[in-house]
Amino acid sequence: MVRAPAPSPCCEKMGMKKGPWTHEEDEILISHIQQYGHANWRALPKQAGLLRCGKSCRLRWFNYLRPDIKRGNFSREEEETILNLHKLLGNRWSAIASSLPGRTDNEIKNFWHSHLKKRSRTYFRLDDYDQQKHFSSKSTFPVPGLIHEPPSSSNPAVPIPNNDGSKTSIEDIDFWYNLFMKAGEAPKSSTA
DNA sequence: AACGCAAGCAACCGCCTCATC
DNA sequence: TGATGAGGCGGTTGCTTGCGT
Repeated sequence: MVRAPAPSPCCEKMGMKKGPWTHEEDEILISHIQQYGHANWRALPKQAGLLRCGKSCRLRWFNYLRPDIKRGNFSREEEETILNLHKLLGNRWSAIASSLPGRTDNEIKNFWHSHLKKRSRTYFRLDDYDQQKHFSSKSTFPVPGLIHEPPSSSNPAVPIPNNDGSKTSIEDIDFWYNLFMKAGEAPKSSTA
């Protein structure tokens, strides 16, 4: 489940525990956060009596223990949302997760790599996907395909065939683009 | 029943950003 | 204005589990 503990500058020198979380540790973390909140992740493990580093506590809480976490299979709608947002935003998992209540960036990232990555290559054009691989969240990414090449009289938007034979049109992608524009999450322009 | 392989997923690592001094 | 520290994020790892042979 969890990789073998390896030396880490952050945890090792502090004698912090690594690896899978036990039920007891979960209980301690949950009750501490419910009682005191998590204003300071670095101080939290010490205050709570956990032999974990703050980062580990934060990750465990956000990805697994939060009460509003939605677990289980992704719905069809969620899949479509992820596909569309990934097409628009690239690997900005946290931004994608913010549009899916109850889902974490880690969960979406895992789901993408195990399920949707393959679908994406047929759902969208293969070359768009390959192009995206060159742009991390930290770099400006070109709004792919239909966006950075807006339709014109000489370059009309061509609907993209999906697996089920339906089409993904420029309107669909515009929808998500506008959604993020309104939410203040406008993607960086590659020419900015 | 035993083995090998691939997929799924929790967790770690390291870098980046931002706030504070 | 640069240094520092903490939080946040994406990439990656490797153990577990399920399935096929």
